[in-house]
Amino acid sequence: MSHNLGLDLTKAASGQPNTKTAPPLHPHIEAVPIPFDLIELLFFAYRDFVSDPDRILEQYGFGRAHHRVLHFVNRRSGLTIATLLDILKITKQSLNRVLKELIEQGYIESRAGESDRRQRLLFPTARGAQLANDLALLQSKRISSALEETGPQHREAIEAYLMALINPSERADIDRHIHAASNLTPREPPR
Amino acid sequence: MSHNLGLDLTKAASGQPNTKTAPPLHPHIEAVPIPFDLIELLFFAYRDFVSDPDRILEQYGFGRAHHRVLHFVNRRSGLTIATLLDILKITKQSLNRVLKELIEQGYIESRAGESDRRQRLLFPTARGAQLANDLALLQSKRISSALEETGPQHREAIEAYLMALINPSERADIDRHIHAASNLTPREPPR
DNA sequence: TGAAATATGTCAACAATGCTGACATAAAAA
DNA sequence: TTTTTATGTCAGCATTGTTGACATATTTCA
Repeated sequence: MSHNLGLDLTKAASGQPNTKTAPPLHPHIEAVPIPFDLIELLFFAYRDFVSDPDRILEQYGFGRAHHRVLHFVNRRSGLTIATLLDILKITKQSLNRVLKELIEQGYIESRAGESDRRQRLLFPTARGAQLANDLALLQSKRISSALEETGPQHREAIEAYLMALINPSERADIDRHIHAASNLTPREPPR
Repeated sequence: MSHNLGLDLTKAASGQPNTKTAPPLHPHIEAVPIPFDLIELLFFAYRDFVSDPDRILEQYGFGRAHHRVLHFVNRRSGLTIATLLDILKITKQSLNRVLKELIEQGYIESRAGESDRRQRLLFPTARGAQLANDLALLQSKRISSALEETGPQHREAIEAYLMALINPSERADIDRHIHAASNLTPREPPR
């Protein structure tokens, strides 16, 4: 992967006045075609995607971390702490900080597991489910409208692509939960 | 949008022992079909997508913020501080913290604008372009392989979808830069 | 020309959310 | 009974975002 095209321009880090007035050099050099468009689109899309809930969350004094926790507790009602940690890929200390607030403020309820009473099973309260749904609805609007714009027939391809971006070792779990209708009713019958 | 299905279960925030042993309630209630799969896939995909560069960056003592700055300086070589702020949507103080380090350590060079000397035009150094490219190559691998897996014929739809997720007011700018071959050569001729 | 606006730099303090390390408790498993 | 497991918690620290205030150089406008 030779770069610099034969030019040795490694005069960087001069520690000197970095505000001269002269033409630049050093464009980026590609040996292999890089899909910059897809890289950047994902960045921008995600940036705007999370910006919607942010506005609502601040009215509650919550941040993105609270949102993620509440979302997955709502979606995978009854999940354990360990499972949640695995989904979020953060430490239990980080999780606990926000989870504690969500519990204290009545958005999430924690109960000892029935088979294994060491476990804590997490459930959204009515209020928690309400907020989680409001937030999801907001994101839903952006996504649904994007899907309409793109052509709903491409939904499968889009899902396949996003899934293929995920680490292979995680795909099975995620796939199972995404396509599990059981998500819709934690332990009680539908209605 | 009535929820709670007629049940009034707003007994939350009891401030009491939150670790009883009883069955849960409060599943999430949907009035409108919400594309949970697409919501969560985007979360997981982005999570793994940014995890690759992270590993390399820490060897340099850099974080994600440095990555973003370096990436866009490399891609839009010669851009101004104001433009960069607009892309990243952060404050100039936040930007300055990481930009300063990148300049001091010789990854980015700053030069006064020729027409407007108040401006600072940012350029990658050879070393900066090198690192930016290494990181992009890493992300490229994940993306290209995902695209292969999905079927490259769906690339347009995927790009359209991601673009449609972006705030309408930003799309034109982004589109212009993504499809601008000028990105490949900041001010000097190609070779 | 002199005042006002603009582009940037910088200091200080603070908030959110990651992290590591250490240690405690209750319950299950060996 | 000892050990392991699942969780909780304290303390401290790093990164990266924020606001507010103020300084400097340069351009623009009246």
